[in-house]
Amino acid sequence: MEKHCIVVPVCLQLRLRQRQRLRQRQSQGPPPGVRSPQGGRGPPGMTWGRCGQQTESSAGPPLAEDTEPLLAICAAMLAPHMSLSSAGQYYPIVCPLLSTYRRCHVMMVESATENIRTTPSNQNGVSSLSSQSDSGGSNGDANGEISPVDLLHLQQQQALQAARQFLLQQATGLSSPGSNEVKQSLQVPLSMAMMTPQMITPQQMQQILSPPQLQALLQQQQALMLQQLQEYYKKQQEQLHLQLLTQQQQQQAGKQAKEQLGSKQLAFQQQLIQMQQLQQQHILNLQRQGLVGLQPGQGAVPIQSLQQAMCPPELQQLWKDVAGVPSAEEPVKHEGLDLSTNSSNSTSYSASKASPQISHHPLTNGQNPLHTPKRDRARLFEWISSFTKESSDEHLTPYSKGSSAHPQHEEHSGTHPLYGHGECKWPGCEALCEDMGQFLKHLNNEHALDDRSTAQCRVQMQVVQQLEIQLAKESERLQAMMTHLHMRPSEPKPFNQPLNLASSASLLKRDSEAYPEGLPHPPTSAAAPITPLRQGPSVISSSSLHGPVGPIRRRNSDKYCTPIASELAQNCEFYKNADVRPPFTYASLIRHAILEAPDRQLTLNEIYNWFTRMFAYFRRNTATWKNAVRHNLSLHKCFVRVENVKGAVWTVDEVEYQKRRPPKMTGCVSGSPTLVKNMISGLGFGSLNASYQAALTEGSLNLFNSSTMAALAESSLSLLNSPSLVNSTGGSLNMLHVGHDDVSSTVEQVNSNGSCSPGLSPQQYGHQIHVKEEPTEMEEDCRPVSLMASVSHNLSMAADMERDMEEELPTEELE
DNA sequence: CCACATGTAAACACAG
DNA sequence: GCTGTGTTTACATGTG
Repeated sequence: MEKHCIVVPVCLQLRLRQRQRLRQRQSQGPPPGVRSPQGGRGPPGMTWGRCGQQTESSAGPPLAEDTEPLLAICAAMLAPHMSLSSAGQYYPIVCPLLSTYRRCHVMMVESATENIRTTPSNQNGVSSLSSQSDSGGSNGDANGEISPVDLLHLQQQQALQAARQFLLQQATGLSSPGSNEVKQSLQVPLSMAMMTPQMITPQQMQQILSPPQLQALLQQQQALMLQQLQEYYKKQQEQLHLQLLTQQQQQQAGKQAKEQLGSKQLAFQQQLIQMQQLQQQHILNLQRQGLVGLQPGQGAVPIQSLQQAMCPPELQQLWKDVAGVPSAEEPVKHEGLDLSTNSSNSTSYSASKASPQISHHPLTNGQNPLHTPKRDRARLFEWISSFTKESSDEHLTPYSKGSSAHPQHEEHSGTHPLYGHGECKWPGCEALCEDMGQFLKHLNNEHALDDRSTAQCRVQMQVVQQLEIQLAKESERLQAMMTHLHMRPSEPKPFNQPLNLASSASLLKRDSEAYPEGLPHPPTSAAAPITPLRQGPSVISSSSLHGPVGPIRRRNSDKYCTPIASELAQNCEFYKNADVRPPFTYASLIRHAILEAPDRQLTLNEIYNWFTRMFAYFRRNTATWKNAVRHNLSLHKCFVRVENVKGAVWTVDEVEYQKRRPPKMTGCVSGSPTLVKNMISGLGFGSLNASYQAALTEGSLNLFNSSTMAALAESSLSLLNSPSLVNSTGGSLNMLHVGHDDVSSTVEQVNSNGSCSPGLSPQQYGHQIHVKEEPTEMEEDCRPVSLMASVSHNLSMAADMERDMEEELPTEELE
């Protein structure tokens, strides 16, 4: 735990504290008073004992195998806010899963380090990469091309060389003035730096270099390798451009049909697109390997770096080429490109005329645009329109559904997905339009339904499709990670395995269906930073990670995690399928179940069913938790038993439920600014956003109509739209939509329940209620109007947002 | 140390 | 007698 604990998330500190206590207890032997009536049930918190086992286990997560350890370490240090994703990029994780992902990182690094310690054959740390090349499959192409993977291999060696140079520079004082500690730590490695290239291993480098050194080294590596990689791709692009232009000249000379020219252009454009995608993929692979964490000059802006990777300027140029009528000047311009450089470099980069082969390219859909004749134009239009229709119906991710919904609002809202910042956002256009009317005019004139627009649309579809494929891969990998982390195979859970297996696929599907916020969106969608939010619990509790070994106290989680409604809404599928104990008290769960019911009343059996339906965890040990449910129902005055015709049902007395909380509770959160601050910084913006959504949802906002809530949500979320919190405008915009959708949907649900203030619900059954104890006295301070005030007040400060994370109405603060 | 919340177990009563 | 429901008590644990 302590050996490579790079990041210790703040939100884990409480749990670490628990673990320490537990270990103390364990070292002192079991407490005398603990009963273990049903075998296997240990004292609460026993799960923490397994945490250590897991992190110290030698097996290690599979990710370690394909991650070069040193670089993983460096990447984790350089970008602790980034999380590894499957296809090779680092997603900026700004979400409640941050802690888990960081833990993943730590575990990864730990086990990776273990690997390298136990496998001396991994000497230069490069071998894993070449064996890890995936879809590209370009490992030594038969046609003699040097694949990008090979290039990476080369570049990694160069990186190691650079590392040695770096060491030498540092040691000989040639480098820029470093910190004292850097020089100090270099006293030892001087001899190491003199080693031959094959003798210095990443492990040694890790031991040699201090974190600042590693960071500097990594930056050098990144700059160098990225430069080389971009150079390589640029050359390929140039060659393609040349090819394209030569073709154009020939065609012009031969006075061929313009349509044919367009189609051939399109073919080349698609080749370029493929190359762009390949480039992007490899850059992202580099990022994943930790070789290229961030692009130069964008070190502090990972989201932008990601966006740039996904939409490089060359792509814009590409679009312009497609969009623009080929001019006579262009060949001249491109002829200026250094052909000799190409040919001379072709010895090292013998890749050449053909674009990199993408064996799995799924996008042409059987239609080679090279051979799309003019007479098929109508068919093409038909195909595109059918595709678009299909996409909007079922194929699109929820996010793109949200985007597709925009045109519906565009008339009155004055926004258009293709219009922003006074520019036409049509790919490659960037025409300046002063207002929406001008833009619409421009759109109709310049981007009407013709060959060009069709081709552009088609290319864009390919881009989207590619990203969706990538999304699927990412989701799959994430699910595998989640499965690995949550469902330890050490515990046989008969009902669990098939569910989890199914969930992998079903989640992928449901991701796009059920969750408006969406799951790992492609990086083009700037919603990516918050994406893993919906995949797992907002905060993965200890029991989540280490299996339901025993009971844990959830009071802490109940207080500080996101509200139950939000949490459940977000992670419904997760809890349904994973044998993970929900981080809520029985009381809150029961209340939620009851409030979720159409009549806001449930029989005991229905409550049982809700538990088993919603939580895989409650499909076992039924006697225990059912007893607990009954115990809670009887114990808490907030649960009111109502005699019904068919029997008895249980309802919730919200007033009592609020009273159940001691006044210190709100004082806890609002009176503990450091905790709030830590939570904000520790969980990240995504969590804050989610939490705030949840607060909006579950808290007092359900007193308002949907439009009010939408406005509140928007205004409040726009409050979060600050550069310090979100680096990308698109990200914040997307978040805005996310919040909007979330709140709206919840409002809809609340409204559909036909209920108003939850505090009034018990009175509906006033004549039937069998009050268990003394009648509940109405509290003067619990009024909706005050709630309105409190909400608007809460919108003013981020700390107050955190106070809203308290899942219930903060009655105490209305003084 | 204390009060409180929570989880768990168990005993008991009652009804079907 | 069994089962489900509901109540109550006891104890352990965590937290403030």
